Amino acid sequence: MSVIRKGKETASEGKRKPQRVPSAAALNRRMRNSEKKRATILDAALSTFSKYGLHGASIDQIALQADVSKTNLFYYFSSKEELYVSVLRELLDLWLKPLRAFTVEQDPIEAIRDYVRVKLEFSRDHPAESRLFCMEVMQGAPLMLTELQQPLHDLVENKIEVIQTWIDQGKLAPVEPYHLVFSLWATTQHYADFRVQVEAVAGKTLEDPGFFQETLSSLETIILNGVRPR
Amino acid sequence: MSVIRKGKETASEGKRKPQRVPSAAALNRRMRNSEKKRATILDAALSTFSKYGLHGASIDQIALQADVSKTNLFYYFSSKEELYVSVLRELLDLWLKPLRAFTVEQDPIEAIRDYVRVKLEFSRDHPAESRLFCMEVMQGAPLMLTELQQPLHDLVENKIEVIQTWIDQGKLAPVEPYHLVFSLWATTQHYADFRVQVEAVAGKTLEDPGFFQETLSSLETIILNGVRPR
DNA sequence: ATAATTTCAGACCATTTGGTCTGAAATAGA
DNA sequence: TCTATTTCAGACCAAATGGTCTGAAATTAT
Repeated sequence: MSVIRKGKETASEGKRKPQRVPSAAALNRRMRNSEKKRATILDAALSTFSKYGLHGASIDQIALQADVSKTNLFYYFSSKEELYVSVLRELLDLWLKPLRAFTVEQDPIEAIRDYVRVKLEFSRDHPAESRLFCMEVMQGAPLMLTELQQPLHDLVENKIEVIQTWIDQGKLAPVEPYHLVFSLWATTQHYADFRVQVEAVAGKTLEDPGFFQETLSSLETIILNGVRPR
Repeated sequence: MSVIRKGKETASEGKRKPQRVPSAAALNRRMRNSEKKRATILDAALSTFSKYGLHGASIDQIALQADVSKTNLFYYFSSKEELYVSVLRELLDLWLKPLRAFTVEQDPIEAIRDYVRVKLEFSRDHPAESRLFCMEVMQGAPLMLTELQQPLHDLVENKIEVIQTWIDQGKLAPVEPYHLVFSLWATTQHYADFRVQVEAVAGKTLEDPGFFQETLSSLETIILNGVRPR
């Protein structure tokens, strides 16, 4: 059985040659090793792709960084593109998660404040993810658009309604909800995606705790005051 | 004389073999043709690099789009990297220009409103430039950092002072000027750099005049209210 | 032990691609 | 017209790189 086959085998698969049935324990051990190696490769790929882009990154480079041979890498991922897409898929999950937290029951000001903080933490703790996502979207998301479009659209549409409700209740200044969401994304991701520019200008990055706090409270000031009802 | 030599020749260059001195008119015509071709190539390069990145774009592709042969392209630009850097250099000028307009004499609210509009127009009218700039900065600006760092730092430092003055005069809410600048950049560029995402979510782009207006007034609402003194 | 299967390494291949070489057309000065 | 110079095209090259092939080591079940 090759690791490359994606779906888990169904438990009982009818017509099987009556052969070795590996013990559950061994299978688990194997799985764990296998998964660990996959994870290592995915990690190296994320880091390399985010630095040099899909085309700028070479398989040799990634294999070297993951400390596996090129052949071995191709044993786990059948092509460069599959590897790249795998990285993107993991990333999309992570990226979308924070937004799901928005619910009508929350106090909007608190909800937005939390969202800004979480996204800013994401920029600090996952800059490679942020940048790779940015790169992919910027180039038209040729390999992610189909998977991005629908879930993103649905999710945002949902949250738009939440925001609109808040506005209707007078809890938020009347702004077009779309643009509020865009502003939140843009301002928070900026610190990861334009890190070198931020560093060139301010001399600091989010890894500096003081700068992180300063950034957080500045964004809160600007955006929260921007949307607070008056 | 090869076009490739960069600096304009000094008018009188002492020890010259007493050879043909081309007429000014002819030189001009040549220059014009030459410059036009360079510009065509730079255009194609910008468009292609911004779509596929430095490594993803091929010289053949660019040459094809510029409707010149590869050899001809290499006659004007000695290497792919030089072409790329040339594109970046032009871009940097364009990118920095709007910020220079900030002066203490202005009314801050008006100044910021104008800046948002101009940057948003830039996103609408020069999306390729915006994206290429973003890509380069995101990857650490390996080929632009030296040229970016100093002028950007100086310019921003200057504008920071202007903003701080406004704050001290009570004309602006007390926000860390750096972050105001970052927020302005981030929110306006977002509509170019994340165009496909914006389109996936909102179904429209800045090219739609209605959407442009809506975006502009939303950003004005959020940011201007965010920084208006209270 | 041993047979089956999974995991992996090294040599190798085919294509892409940035860049060069040679020389020919086009242009311009005399 | 004749000569020098610029501009450009086509064939060609060398390196990089995504990917394969063969077979050997590890691992696992019996």
